[in-house]
Amino acid sequence: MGAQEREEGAVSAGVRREIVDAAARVIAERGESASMADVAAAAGIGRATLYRYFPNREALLVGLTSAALADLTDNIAAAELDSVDVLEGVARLSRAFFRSATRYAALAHMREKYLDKPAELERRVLAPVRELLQRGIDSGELREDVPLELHVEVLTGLYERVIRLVVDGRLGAEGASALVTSVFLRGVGAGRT
Amino acid sequence: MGAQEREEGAVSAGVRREIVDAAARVIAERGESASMADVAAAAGIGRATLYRYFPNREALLVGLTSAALADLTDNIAAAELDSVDVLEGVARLSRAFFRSATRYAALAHMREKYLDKPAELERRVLAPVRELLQRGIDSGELREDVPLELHVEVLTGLYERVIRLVVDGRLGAEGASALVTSVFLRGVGAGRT
Amino acid sequence: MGAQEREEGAVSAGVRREIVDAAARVIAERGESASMADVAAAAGIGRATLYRYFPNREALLVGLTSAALADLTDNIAAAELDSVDVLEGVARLSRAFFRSATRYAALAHMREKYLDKPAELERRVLAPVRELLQRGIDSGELREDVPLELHVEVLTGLYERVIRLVVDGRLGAEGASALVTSVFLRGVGAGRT
Amino acid sequence: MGAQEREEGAVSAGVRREIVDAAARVIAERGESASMADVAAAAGIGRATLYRYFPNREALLVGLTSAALADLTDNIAAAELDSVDVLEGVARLSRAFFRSATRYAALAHMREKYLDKPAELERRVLAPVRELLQRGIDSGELREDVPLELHVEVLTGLYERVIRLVVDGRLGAEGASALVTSVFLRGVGAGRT
DNA sequence: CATGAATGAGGCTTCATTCAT
DNA sequence: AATGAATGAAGCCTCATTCAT
Repeated sequence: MGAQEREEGAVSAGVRREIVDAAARVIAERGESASMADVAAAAGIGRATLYRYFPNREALLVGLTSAALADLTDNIAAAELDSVDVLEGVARLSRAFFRSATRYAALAHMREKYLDKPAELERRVLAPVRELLQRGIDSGELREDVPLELHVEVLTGLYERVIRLVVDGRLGAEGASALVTSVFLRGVGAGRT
Repeated sequence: MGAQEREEGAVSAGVRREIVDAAARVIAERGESASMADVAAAAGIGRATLYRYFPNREALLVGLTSAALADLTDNIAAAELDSVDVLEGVARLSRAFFRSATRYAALAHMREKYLDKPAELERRVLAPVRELLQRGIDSGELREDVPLELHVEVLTGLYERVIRLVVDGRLGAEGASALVTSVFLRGVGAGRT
Repeated sequence: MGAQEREEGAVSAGVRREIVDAAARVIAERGESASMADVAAAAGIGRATLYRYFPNREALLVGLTSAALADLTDNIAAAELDSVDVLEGVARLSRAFFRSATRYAALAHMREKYLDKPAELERRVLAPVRELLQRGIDSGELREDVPLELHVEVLTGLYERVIRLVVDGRLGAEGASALVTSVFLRGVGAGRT
Repeated sequence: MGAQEREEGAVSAGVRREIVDAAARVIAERGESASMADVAAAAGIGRATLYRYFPNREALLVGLTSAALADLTDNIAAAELDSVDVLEGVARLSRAFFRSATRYAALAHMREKYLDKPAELERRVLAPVRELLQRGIDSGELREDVPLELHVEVLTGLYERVIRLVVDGRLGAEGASALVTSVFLRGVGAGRT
């Protein structure tokens, strides 16, 4: 309201958040091919209004990706993975992922595309995860016959699928988190193999 | 259809198969939004020719889905799951899935859409899988604290993710199959929990 | 409209003038396709405010056209073309046109569209110009082998192009005016032909 | 028709030419803001078909610019300006411009934008023109009190305006060409000044 | 049968315009 | 009176699909 700040920028941060949430929902459900119209409708605004907040489709997806990543980053940081033992660490990590279920589901649909700063994902998400799992391998708590990289794939693969169940409402976030943690660590086998 | 197979959609079955393969490859890599042009190019034919084999996009995807399902169905039938114990059964099942990695990857990208006869999936794929896993639960070889439905989700979730590694050439089908089997049954935990 | 000028479109006449000037500048430079946002920005006001002064784009362009025409009309009237000989008359006419260079440039970009009252242009601009030139033809000071209408086209055509140089700052209004006058009357040829 | 030349390119050169002609007509009349739909309609084809020949609007305008430039270039080259005296040279130059009236009119509407290779315009059009006019100045056939650059502006300014008359059908190309040549060289003044 | 060419429908984006503060 | 926010219409472009050779 000073003297001159005409046009551009500002616009309510609340609406922006609503749009990102709507986009997350829509993309989580219908996949990356969801249209701008779908998102606008889900956010309860007109298509043209959507463009006031995000100048184009890519900007929206970048924004969504970035918000999802921020969530994940925050949750993981708050989990203080390196202050606990590996098993507890995996449990916390799972809760971190399932806490932003819808956004992560959307993120998964978009693969690596739209990453604003790919290094962020690497540094704040993958690195902590790898560190945790590597620690487990080194300590003998995790299998050493499975390469670290596959540990990561398996774990995030489980997240990806089970999060779909959460988004569909078939499972609660807590239950889902516990399930993945448990299955990841013990498998579904009951006894020897 | 003796010598003169006229009537609708006869056309060379060989080309048809090539098209389906091309579609599977393209969809497995670029997702369901791959265009008819992409598929035609991958199959080495013109767009218009593609339409001689599949009258529209949906028909192609139904055809692909159906081919993938047929593969899966055949592989699972050949695995004779009910003639072996549960642990061996899971191993065979995994091999069955990874044997048609690319097609299954495409199938996964398309979710339930395009299922010609949903009952087929239910009867020839899911039913045997459930039967196998239920048998495991009943016999105490699989965890009874995880509902059957989640067993299925976890297992196919692992297939879905790891198959991506196979399609990307980062893992061989055999190794991938063994990995999933082992992780599914034992998890990645090394000791008790 | 004494002290309390209410009724439609009163609003500050000063701002209105600024807007028209801004529009003239923008249209002279970027052509008729300049957007309302461009004009608002150039006028240093918000888009919505612009609409308080001109209810729609056409109204703005009509306003601009009309202002440009008014300028031209005034300048031409002040030139008292019929009180001087033809050669001096052409010189005065040129100065009249170049005096509102930017507005005339904008006018040229818009062609005949947006003329509020086409008769005005005809009566107060074209008529005096034709009268002047016809007088020249009749007196033998201008070529009689070129139809009057083409005299007009050639002269205004020269104005249109050379005014662009003025708007771009490559030529001063006085110099430009002298150039066109001289070229119009003598051409660029140095000797007989 | 060899073995493989699928998609892209080729497409009838005749249609391409028709499109460029249609675009020239439409742009000459309605200005650069003419829509792709306008052009398609003028060419008697569907909008989507237009995109088979020109992948986007810019490509079309570049193509048109390039065609106009080619015309001009050819005509100027064929005029062999440097083999004749300056006065004849100007006459030939004018004919060269008016020979592709519509295309040049369109070119003028688009200003410098869309020039594929700006050097081409410089080297094959402006350079010969400047050379001719400079020769005239040096020989005393053209006025030396007007800078070369203004000679060029005046001449092309006359072309631009008078070509409009040709496009509108108010003047034939030959007459227009003679008019501009004559006015450029002698002005419209009949006697001394 | 195969294919180059043509097209309608639908998604993205901009812009003139309106609304509510 | 001024402005930030919201929107419908219209233009660009892609893609599934059809047609004619």
